[in-house]
Amino acid sequence: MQMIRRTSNLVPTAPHKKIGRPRSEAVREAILRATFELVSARGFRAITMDQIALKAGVGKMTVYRRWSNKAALVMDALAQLVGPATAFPSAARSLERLSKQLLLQARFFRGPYGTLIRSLLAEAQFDENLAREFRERWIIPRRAGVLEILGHAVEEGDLKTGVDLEIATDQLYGPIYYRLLIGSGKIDRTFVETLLQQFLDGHKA
Amino acid sequence: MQMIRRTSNLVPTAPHKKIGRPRSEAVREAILRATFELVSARGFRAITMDQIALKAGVGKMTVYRRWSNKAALVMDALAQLVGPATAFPSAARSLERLSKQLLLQARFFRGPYGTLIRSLLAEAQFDENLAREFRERWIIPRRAGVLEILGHAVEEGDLKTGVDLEIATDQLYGPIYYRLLIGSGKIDRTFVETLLQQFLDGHKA
Amino acid sequence: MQMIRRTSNLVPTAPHKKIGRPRSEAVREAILRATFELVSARGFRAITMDQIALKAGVGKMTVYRRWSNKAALVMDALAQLVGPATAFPSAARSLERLSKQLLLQARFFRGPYGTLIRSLLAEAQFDENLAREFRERWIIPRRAGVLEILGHAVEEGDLKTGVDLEIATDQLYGPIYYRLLIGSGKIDRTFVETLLQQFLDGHKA
Amino acid sequence: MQMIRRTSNLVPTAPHKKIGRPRSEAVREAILRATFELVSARGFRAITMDQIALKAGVGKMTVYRRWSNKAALVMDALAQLVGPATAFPSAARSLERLSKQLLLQARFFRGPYGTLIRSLLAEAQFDENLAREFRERWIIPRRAGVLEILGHAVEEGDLKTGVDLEIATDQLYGPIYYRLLIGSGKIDRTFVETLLQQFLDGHKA
DNA sequence: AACTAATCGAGACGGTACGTCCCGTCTTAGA
DNA sequence: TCTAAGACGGGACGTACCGTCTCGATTAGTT
Repeated sequence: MQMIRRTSNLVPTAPHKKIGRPRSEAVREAILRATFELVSARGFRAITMDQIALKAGVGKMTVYRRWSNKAALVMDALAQLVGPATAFPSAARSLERLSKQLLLQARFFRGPYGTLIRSLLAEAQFDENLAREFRERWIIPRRAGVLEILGHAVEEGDLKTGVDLEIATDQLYGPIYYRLLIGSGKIDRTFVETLLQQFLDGHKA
Repeated sequence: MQMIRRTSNLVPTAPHKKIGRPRSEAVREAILRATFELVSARGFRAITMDQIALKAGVGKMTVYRRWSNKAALVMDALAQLVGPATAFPSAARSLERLSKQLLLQARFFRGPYGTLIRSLLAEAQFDENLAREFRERWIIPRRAGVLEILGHAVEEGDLKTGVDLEIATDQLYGPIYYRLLIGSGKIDRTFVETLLQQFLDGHKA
Repeated sequence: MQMIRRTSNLVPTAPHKKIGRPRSEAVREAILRATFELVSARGFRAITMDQIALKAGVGKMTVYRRWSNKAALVMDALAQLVGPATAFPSAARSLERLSKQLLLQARFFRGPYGTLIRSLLAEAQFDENLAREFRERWIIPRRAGVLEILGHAVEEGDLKTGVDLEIATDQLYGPIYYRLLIGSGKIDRTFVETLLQQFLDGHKA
Repeated sequence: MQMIRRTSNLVPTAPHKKIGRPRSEAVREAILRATFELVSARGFRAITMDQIALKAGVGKMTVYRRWSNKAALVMDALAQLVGPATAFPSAARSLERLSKQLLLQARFFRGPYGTLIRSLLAEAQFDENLAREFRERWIIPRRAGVLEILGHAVEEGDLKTGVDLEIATDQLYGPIYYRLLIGSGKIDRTFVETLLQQFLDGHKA
């Protein structure tokens, strides 16, 4: 299955009449926007492809020409609309960046994006292709950021050496996803700060 | 399905009382067993209620009379067949019990039970009732065990005071569930031991 | 299939305590009465065996012990409760008896009994056993009465000879059943009288 | 199912207009044909909607989109496939046409079409909508033909005046349907001819 | 009066068909 | 030539009712 078929706009040099993105790009965005709004409001299961096509003012074929199924579509909606907003913030010291980043992520999890992420992670349990996509396009980039920060923190002397940084990353992300999926507790500022504090207690240089 | 024959009650001490579970109990178990075998072997999505009913030698209505949907059924299969096997082991010191328990849990996650837990946790993202059931019947009892152990460890002087034990529990379970769902790494003995080690580094008295 | 199992009351000589019919006979009548009331009021299809058993205050097994299915039960309800009421009336001349009998039959067809007869005749199209029962216990006895009357009318000189009396009977009953089933016209006194008149026009001696 | 290919339109006179019924029409016919074959061969009750859909190579929804239940479907199969074949024949005199028509109808009743008509008339006893449909689309058109013939016969002087022609029609059709449903006798040529003869005896001018 | 055997109501059971839903593909008419 | 609209094959769903079977309680007849 070709999971995500990115539109291949082949005529960038001569946009015949309209200026700006070609129509197909506008259609793509309309679909992604409709998807995001419907899914974040009413949930992944409750939304059908027909509803998405209807809301986007598009035929179902037009949707399936671009995404092979609902999960792939929601995956793109997440990556395109939400992804950029979780870019890693900057700060003087690495640990400060880490804190900012976790708090940012937590804020997203509380909002409508949380619904998308939960849906995708859930659906991925039944769909190996989606699981791979989700890992590669969502999980790994964010883990990479944290791993890098942790590495810098070691170099900066804020974190002791000898720590397994992969597992350290699990220790930071794991509890947040756990709460997202299980709902065993809020994902608020206090939680993230305490979590980070208790994490650092054991790893500070 | 082999029914229990009540006619050959050989227990001499209570002759006037029928022994052997009533038929309805045997039916229930047959359904749970069929569910567990099918779902752990081929996955939640791939299995239909008809297949379960067929394998259990039971009409579909008999299944629906007891469970309102597939998720509720699998939830019960987990609680009934798997739950008892993850009872908390005993050991001299609390930290030793904690280690044993996490390793035991990890071993289960690697086996066929992992499939059930992933399926249920995934399905729970779309079904609020199931989510509640899963929390109350699976998550909370196990968290309670860990919380208790951590409390004892503090009393025993193996863990420093002032730690938020709820969040500490998240720090222990979170990364394991995270790997279960995301598949970002194995859930083997090394992982659990390192995880526990890095956790304790920050909390030892 | 043993279609209709008539209860075989084997102790007519010594009803030990209660006077009158034994209980099993009372149960039988309660079931027949419940059947008649429900079916004539709401129709054959709309009524389930559970409803009949409930209304009769009886377990379903008790119904099935006596009748093999709903059609057999309704057949008995017809024969037992309605049959006697359509006995052939007496009159001086045969043609007068014929007229009275047809008018009587028509009156029954208009009432709640009509629903039972329609239901049974309809169900008989799908159930060969019921079809046979219906013919033998309902149709043929009434045809026999008409045939006999027609025979007497010939002897009495009111009907000419050389008429195929079987087909003559079809000519009398056919149009009435036709209207019952098709609803193409009322089955009132005028209809029956005109029908009989136009029939006799061709057959009078 | 062999679909009609619209691409090889070879008719030169109307090149811009697509020829060949649209797919939806072909589907409709495939379903009606499958229905007719199955029901006339094995009976109304024995056939399920799944079997019809399977034989027609069609999803069940496609059947239900066009017909609300099995009875409506069989009704259409009768009207579409069988109806035209019972058109009124021509003859010099009206009474001759009447005879021919009744014999034709009788022949149909003996064949596979008889099963459909019996099934529908039976089912109509439980379904008011079907009853109306059956009357309006099957019964009334054929009655109208007979009524017209009888009227002409009166004009031609072959039938006496003063006869209630509606009831006369009942007298002709009634006995035939009666035998069809009750099976009290064959519906052969002799029966129809005798029936007609005994009918005319009373109504000839 | 106590015991046994039969019978009952209640309703669970295996099974079959129903009619609905949504997926992902295919067709059609019109722009 | 492309698209919206939506029909289509497929397959699972959850429901209804059939006719059978189980169960504990009640009754009937016997000891």
